[in-house]
Amino acid sequence: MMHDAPRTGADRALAPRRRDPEGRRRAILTAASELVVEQGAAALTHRAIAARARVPLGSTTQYFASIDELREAALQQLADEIDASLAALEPHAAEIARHPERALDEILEFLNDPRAVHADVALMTSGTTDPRMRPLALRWTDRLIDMLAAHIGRGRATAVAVYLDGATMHAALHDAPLGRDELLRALRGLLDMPD
Amino acid sequence: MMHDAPRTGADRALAPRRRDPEGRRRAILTAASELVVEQGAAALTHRAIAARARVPLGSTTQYFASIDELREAALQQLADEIDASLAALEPHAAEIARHPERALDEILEFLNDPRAVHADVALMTSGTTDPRMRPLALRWTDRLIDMLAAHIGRGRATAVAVYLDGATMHAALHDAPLGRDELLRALRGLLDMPD
Amino acid sequence: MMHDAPRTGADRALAPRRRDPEGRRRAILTAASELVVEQGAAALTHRAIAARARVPLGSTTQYFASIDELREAALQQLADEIDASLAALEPHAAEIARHPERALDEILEFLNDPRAVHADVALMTSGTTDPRMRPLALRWTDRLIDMLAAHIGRGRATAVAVYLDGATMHAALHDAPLGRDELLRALRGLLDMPD
Amino acid sequence: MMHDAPRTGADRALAPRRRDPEGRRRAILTAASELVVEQGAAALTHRAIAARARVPLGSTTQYFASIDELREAALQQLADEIDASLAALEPHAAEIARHPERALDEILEFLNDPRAVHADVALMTSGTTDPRMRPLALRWTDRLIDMLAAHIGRGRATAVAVYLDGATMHAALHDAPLGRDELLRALRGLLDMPD
DNA sequence: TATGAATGAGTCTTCATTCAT
DNA sequence: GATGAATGAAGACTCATTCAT
Repeated sequence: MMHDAPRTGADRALAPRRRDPEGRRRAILTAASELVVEQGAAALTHRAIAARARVPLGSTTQYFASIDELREAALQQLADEIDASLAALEPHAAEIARHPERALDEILEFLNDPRAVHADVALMTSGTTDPRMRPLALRWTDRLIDMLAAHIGRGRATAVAVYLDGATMHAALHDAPLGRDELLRALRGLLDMPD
Repeated sequence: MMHDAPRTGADRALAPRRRDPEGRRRAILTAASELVVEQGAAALTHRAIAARARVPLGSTTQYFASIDELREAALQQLADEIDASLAALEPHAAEIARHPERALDEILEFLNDPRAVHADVALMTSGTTDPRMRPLALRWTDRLIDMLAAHIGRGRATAVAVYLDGATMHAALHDAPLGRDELLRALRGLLDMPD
Repeated sequence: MMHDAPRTGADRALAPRRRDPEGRRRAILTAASELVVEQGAAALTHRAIAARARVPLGSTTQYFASIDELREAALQQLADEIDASLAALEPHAAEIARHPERALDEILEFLNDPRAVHADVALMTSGTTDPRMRPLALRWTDRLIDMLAAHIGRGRATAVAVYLDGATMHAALHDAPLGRDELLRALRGLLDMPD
Repeated sequence: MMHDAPRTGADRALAPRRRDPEGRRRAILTAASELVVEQGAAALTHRAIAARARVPLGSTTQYFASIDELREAALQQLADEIDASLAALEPHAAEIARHPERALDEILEFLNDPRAVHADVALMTSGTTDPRMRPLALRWTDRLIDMLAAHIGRGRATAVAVYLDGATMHAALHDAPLGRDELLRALRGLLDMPD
């Protein structure tokens, strides 16, 4: 008589583990975030998420009370990821006026990362449509301004942040982002303006 | 026996008269554009459009083969409207280097017009999600660059356009757009950069 | 090459006519009313109604905006049917004090009609659960009281109505309703009470 | 190292302590009964019961094989509670013919207790819909009839019971039950009828 | 041609029930 | 036993699209 072989770790990797709430939740959230990046927050559906996460449909509502909550959590997670990019920029904030090239490397890394760029775009566009998402949409810009304002003044900091939002949209709409030199000259121009 | 009085132009504005294919098509398109501006391109439905246009449901599929085509046409129309804003800017393009204040009035008018701002955001958003919409999304930026490049060089023109895209997103995410002085200083900074 | 034979009236009787909004609506409402009678208002589902009415699922929401609206319409229709029973009683209201037997025939007809009895029960129980249904649930009792009050006084009329509600519940819970004599003696007892 | 203090009876009232199968079963049943009273038997769900009883979801299926069994048990319990009301009436049954006022106090107490009234309605409703519930729905009426029949005859007893069912429905559908005098006159009328 | 009824696919959500732990 | 995660079958509702009229 046959009996089921004991499950090994390898089995579980394929068909998501029978009991792993944390992992399930993470899988769902990850799938949702990916879909937001790829198709925008408005296109999220339970079915698409479940399929992407290789999880039964019912699981998506088990872990998130509604599609809105799920969308919000996905955007939240993307915002957290962007925060990491911002953290990488922080050490160079102090000397951005004299040595913008160093901050530039971090900025380019961001603009060259399609996932980061589309995540940011998804956050911004969600904010324009859904007022509840505004704080999330503004978080990165506001934090960047705060970070820079101490060193270059609030006016210049805002100008730089606005320009970078434009550069992000540009990257999302082109195959390649703006070039290093182009960015550098623009940044210098904004840093030279009276505050 | 009563008979219908001949409809006048004024009537038409309310409920497009029968047997006026052009007018009806325009009414549908106008309604669709408004909905895109108000709720984003993803939220378009035949029913909402028909209700807004005060037109029978069947008309929407009569004049446009699919909801995608309708969405595309609505975005097209919004792009055309934005082109008009751009046309207003054109006379001041030549002297933007020396007298950016004059162009500024047109820019502020655009940024203070929520409809224009949200139309632009809808175009950009669509472009980041749907490749077919990219040319439409890029049209305004590209035209602006072309317009300015002749006078201030392509590098500076691009920087200004990128900054203005950022300013548009900013306006869409805040209750009030950037202030006149703020914009002016930033523009001057970008115009002063080496091309 | 084959072509579809033109539909005849007979065809349409089987598979509900292609285009007959009135009939469709009526078929859905009838099916819903039957289900309410058979299973109670709480058990209504779109699927059950569509299956009973031999109509595609989507039709049920085309004609009624929500399941609540559909339930309400079904109860409304049942209430209207009960009103007809009441109308049959009306001619005998004036002489109920001296000749209760005549009214009794109408009452027994009602109590012996399972559909009418269960419809009334469904109305009453809906009223106890859903406040919006209360007016509907009370309509028949209130009308009966008004009808009788003019002739036998409001106190006696209320007592008779209350007793008949009890008799209706009794009929719904037994295979056979109360007997003619039983009813007659009880009615006489209540008619003899001081008002 | 801390250890849990032994639970006292007071604790139990809040969250039934572990390893108290009887108490837990009772808590679940009580919660279910309350929900039946408040929302009707059709609205019962495992989740709602578990939340109300402050008990893990799994417990509800542990102690009751299915939601139907749970619903049945809840109705059973409500029927038992009503029996208690009936027991209070019993001492006055013998003299109801000469002194109906004394029985009246008990009846009014019942009619003024929304929980009792709605419990009774829930029982009756279930009985009209689900044949298995009929015996439960009829228990109280039958017992009342038995109780009174010995003293006033079966015909009068039935008439009184039917009237009181009607009075119960009346109470469930109005903010205030029938008045004392109204009830008294009606009872006297029915007691005076020939058996 | 114009219209809105018709239809089914697909969306969100709830839940009974099972079962791994 | 006890628990809550897992799952899929419904449930309500929306809508693009087709098509009879």
